[in-house]
Amino acid sequence: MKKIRKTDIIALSPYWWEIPASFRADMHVPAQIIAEESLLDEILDDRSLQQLVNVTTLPGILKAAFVMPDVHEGYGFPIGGVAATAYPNGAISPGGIGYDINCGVRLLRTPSPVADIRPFVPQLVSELNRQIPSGMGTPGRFTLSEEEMDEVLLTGAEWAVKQGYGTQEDLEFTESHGRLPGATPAKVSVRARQRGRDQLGTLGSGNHFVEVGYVEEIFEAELAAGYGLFEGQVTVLIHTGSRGLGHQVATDAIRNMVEAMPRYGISLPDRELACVPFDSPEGQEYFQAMCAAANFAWCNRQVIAWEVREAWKAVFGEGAALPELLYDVAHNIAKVETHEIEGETRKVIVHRKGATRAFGPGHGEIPEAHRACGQAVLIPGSMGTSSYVLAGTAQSSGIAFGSCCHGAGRRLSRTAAKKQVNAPVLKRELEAAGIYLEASYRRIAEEAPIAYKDVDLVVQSVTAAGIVKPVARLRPLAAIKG
DNA sequence: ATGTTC
Repeated sequence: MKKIRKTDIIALSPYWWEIPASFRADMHVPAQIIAEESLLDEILDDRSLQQLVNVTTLPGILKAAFVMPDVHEGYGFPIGGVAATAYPNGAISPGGIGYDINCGVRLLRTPSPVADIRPFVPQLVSELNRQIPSGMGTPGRFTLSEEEMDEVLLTGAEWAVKQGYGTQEDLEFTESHGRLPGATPAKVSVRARQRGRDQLGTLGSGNHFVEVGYVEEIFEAELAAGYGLFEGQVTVLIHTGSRGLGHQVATDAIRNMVEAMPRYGISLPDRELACVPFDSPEGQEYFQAMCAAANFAWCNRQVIAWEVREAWKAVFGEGAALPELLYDVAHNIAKVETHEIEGETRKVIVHRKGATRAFGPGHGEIPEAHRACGQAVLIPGSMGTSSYVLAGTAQSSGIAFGSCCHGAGRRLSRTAAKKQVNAPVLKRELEAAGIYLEASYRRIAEEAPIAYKDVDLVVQSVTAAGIVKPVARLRPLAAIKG
């Protein structure tokens, strides 16, 4: 496969780059990169742009294949990638969504200033750890019956609210109200359902976490006020997805599509890009199962938000003011959306893998209370570094189908990070800086700040590209990890 | 990411 060099890339702006469709004969559209130049140089070192060029060969791909500044290698598609295909018969590819279907981020805001909470941080961490099951194979607080699982897969976060694990307001401030209408529970395999039956309300492992932090700096006062944020305010960030259930849905679909692809005459440069036409039986089977797995993930984050509130009550008393939901946004998902392409309004299938939605002001899918601001975009930093709240702009739809980056983005493999990091020392350093961690030394090494790109530079890139406006920066106080 | 090689 042809290696990509800097000289193959055209600068469209200081933060926007293109590999033209003429680069390789099988490209249907150009490949574009949103990144500040030093990040682009880092990106050139791994296979992520090779993978991006491969994505441009998908049947029915429109406009361009995109990556965000936090891009790194993934399964088939790069993580940090966005691709839209023509509705209804363009490709749907599980590799463009990822194994952790509807991995995403939920931000809660408290009414409390940091000075009121700081003395209670150690107690809060241990209570969060008690309430929120984490790690591989750790079961949650309930085992779903077949009927309950059907309802969770069909109704998502609504199920949790109906059971008392949240409020109507929580649904209002969740992307798609925590329920994708395309879900068909019967399309989720027996094995996937078995893996998920005791996983609701669990965090998982890897880079998944619950973090307590506070608003360190406000960038746009009006937008911050629109989201109910103020300087010094304590926040809680939840990052997790659909656990073993979503992983099994992806595994089932990839196996099925590898087998079905030749029947549709599709051949691609990488078998990890396995895809079928969206409107084919195999495409619909996957899409309906993916929507159901996405609903499971929204229900999971809803139950975890309830667990956070339980921890809050245990520490601050039954009558304490509880964290409220600011927003919940997916960053591993495919959705049917309407976008303007070359002056034409078209329905498209948008794949976002390690990329969040970032719709601009006035869009009907943004909660009414936020509509004038644009959609809240949540960017978790790496462990011990800042996270950001951003707002989608009016231009975002015209760039990468209304999408933005999803985090700092890994720059070292887990193995490389473990070799370079002394976890006990790092833990002490973070504690000295006022950041408490409840995680194994192994996890601390794998998720060390050095293993990630500079989140400030990543956020600067998407801001300068005009996709988002900066709203606030959050500083961590404590995190629990699986 | 993941019953971390069904």
